[in-house]
Amino acid sequence: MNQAQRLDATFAALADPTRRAILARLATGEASVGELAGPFAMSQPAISKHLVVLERAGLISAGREGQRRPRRLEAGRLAEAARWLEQYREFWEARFQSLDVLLAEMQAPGLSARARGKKRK
Amino acid sequence: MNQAQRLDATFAALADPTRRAILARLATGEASVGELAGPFAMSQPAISKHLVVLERAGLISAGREGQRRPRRLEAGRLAEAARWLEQYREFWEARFQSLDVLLAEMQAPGLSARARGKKRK
DNA sequence: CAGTTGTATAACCATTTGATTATGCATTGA
DNA sequence: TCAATGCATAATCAAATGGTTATACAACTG
Repeated sequence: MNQAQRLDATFAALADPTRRAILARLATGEASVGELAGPFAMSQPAISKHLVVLERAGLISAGREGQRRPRRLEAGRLAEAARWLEQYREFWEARFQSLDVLLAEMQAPGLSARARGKKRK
Repeated sequence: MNQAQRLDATFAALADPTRRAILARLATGEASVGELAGPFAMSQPAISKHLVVLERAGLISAGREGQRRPRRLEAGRLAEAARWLEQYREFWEARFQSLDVLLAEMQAPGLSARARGKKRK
């Protein structure tokens, strides 16, 4: 699985509130399927299918403890997704409106602040 | 649209390589639909549908410039997604394996390193 | 061994998604 | 004004998604 495919699977897995809630629960520690299903008005098989999605995305893994299959968070793919988003940090940090950039803008009206913003730093 | 719904839409929009490529292109500056469609072996209507997905997720916006509808990146929702992921940063930073935490672990075997890790800092 | 519990899997269904082709509609330019 | 350009929209389709119920199965429990 290449990076694009991993990001596909990661973001798709995160695009569901039930699955995000499962991850939030697992952030507090391991949990069995039954414990994970508890809070939801949803059948156990439905939760199991969500767990399959999360596991295939590499976001969780399953242990074996008697007849339970406790899941735990695997944060590597979350880190990869966060790194991908970081690419765009400069676009939301609004540093393009900082004074020096405005001044540069006035000196070189042909270039957009964004374009020059990327070159800076 | 509440935060859960915004995250649903944002992550779903990001779960497609074509749409991520479109965002990457827009990070270099505005672009028309034709310019965005160029690199892809895909029909123009297909690209327009991807743009609808991105716009409904609030990730891009459309201008009007004669008969062109240039799209530009709107990074606010990316920032929100990044903030959501940051919740999990501690889980991938592996600082739970740092020496001081290991030592604390040996002194208080009943608590998981993770649980104490959350309290630290 | 038999029953119960925890979980997975199968079959099914409705909805959504991602693509296509065909077409419509402004806007530009000759 | 008329053709070309840029883009949107509609109709259609196959595949994926997210849920259900029914069932299978493995592991504890009496």
